[in-house]
Amino acid sequence: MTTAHPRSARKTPRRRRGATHRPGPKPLSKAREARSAARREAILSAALDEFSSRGFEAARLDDVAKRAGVAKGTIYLYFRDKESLFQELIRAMLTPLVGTIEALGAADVPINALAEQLVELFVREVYETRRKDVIRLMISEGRRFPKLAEFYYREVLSRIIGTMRVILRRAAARGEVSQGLAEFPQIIAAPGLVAIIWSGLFERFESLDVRKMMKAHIELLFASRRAP
Amino acid sequence: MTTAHPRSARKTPRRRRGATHRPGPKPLSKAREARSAARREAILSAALDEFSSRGFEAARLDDVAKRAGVAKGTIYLYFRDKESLFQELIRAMLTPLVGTIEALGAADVPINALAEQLVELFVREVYETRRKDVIRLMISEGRRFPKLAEFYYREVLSRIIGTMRVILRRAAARGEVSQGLAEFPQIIAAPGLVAIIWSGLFERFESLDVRKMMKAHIELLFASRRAP
DNA sequence: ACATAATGACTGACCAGTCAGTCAGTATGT
DNA sequence: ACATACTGACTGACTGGTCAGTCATTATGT
Repeated sequence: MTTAHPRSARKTPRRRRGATHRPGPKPLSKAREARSAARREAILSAALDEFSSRGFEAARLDDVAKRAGVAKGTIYLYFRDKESLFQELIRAMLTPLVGTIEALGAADVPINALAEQLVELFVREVYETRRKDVIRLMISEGRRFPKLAEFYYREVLSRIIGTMRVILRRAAARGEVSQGLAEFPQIIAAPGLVAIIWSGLFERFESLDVRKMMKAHIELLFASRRAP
Repeated sequence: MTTAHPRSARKTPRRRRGATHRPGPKPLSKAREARSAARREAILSAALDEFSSRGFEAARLDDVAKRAGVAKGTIYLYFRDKESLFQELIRAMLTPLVGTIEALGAADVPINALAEQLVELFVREVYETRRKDVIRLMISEGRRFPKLAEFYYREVLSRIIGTMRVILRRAAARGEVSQGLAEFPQIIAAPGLVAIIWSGLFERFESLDVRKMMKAHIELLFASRRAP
């Protein structure tokens, strides 16, 4: 019989500190906690670099440790195992996006201005940051982490899509966009995703101006309602 | 443990392949060649399954062999190594697409009919076949195989994009679509790609009707020129 | 002094790739 | 027709290197 996971002889679940509650009468010193948080960050950052360039399976925890300026064992003080490190990484980077997007939907501005903001937000907060790599990782490896895919769908995607639907329906009611769009909000995001994939695979052969492409796309989509 | 001599202990009598009766009076080398080709196919097919479900690194050649009904050593008679197997797989599956797409560009039909054909082609020849998995693999793993990415760009993508540009410019000259589209043919394909990614990650939470989405998208794009 | 954090050498699973051995099918000799 | 030798496609046990995860030991902070 084969083992469930290759290369993992995990038996004893390890208790982590950090995220778990700290109710006791033992207040850790501020400096200590700050240092601890900094280490955690360093490990996550190093992990992102390694996972991004080699992929989840091929990335070596030894390298993550070296890059983070930490011994390998230290990683296990902060994360249960390799998989857990990977999942935490993606969670930590993508969770903040939701609030930002939802905030956009709250304001009731004309669709043109909103679209402009959306493109800016994507380029500035995703495409030009390491979040681009996180999304690439999600795309590449997500399939092998069903729990992560579920988290991402539930906590991030479905909420963004929901927000988009609200926005698009409102705009459709005003005649600013066609009804069809509200049914497939994915269409709005599609060029952004394509740009992320393109940049990873083909940038060196032919570069792609994301901002320009997204603007062109949105203009095409909205043009359908400009001549009532 | 029966290890009398190193590398010798043969125990199980070999069972030859099942249905290999030579019915005809022609035991020509034709049969051999056909058998050889069939084996190659079996290995490629098994490899696609394994690579698709576990990813390149995690896929075991032992499993590929088992699935193909072949011993591991046999794989090495047909392919140099694991990486080579992977690359051949992608090449073999995607190369035929180019001709089909280029043929579409040759005929000078109205853009509406052409768009319809394009969607049908994508759904029938990619989305509903194993080519979908191959493209998913290309997206997921391509970054770690620069040679493969280059091949794909040079032999597949750039030609498809070139064809699309010709088509779109022609349509733009007739006023059927806006100029902007010809600059970013990627936009046309974007929903298709998104659908492939979506199906792998989130299908189980929310299904997505590719055909409908692509048609909606194209309709939105073309609508911009319907009211001058 | 004590608790907690950090270290890194070590272990055992794991797997790509190898190669000595096997045998169905073919060719040659009588 | 029959026997004997030859061929090479195929096999799978084995090796060597890799790496996730462990834990006895050492360092650091209060």
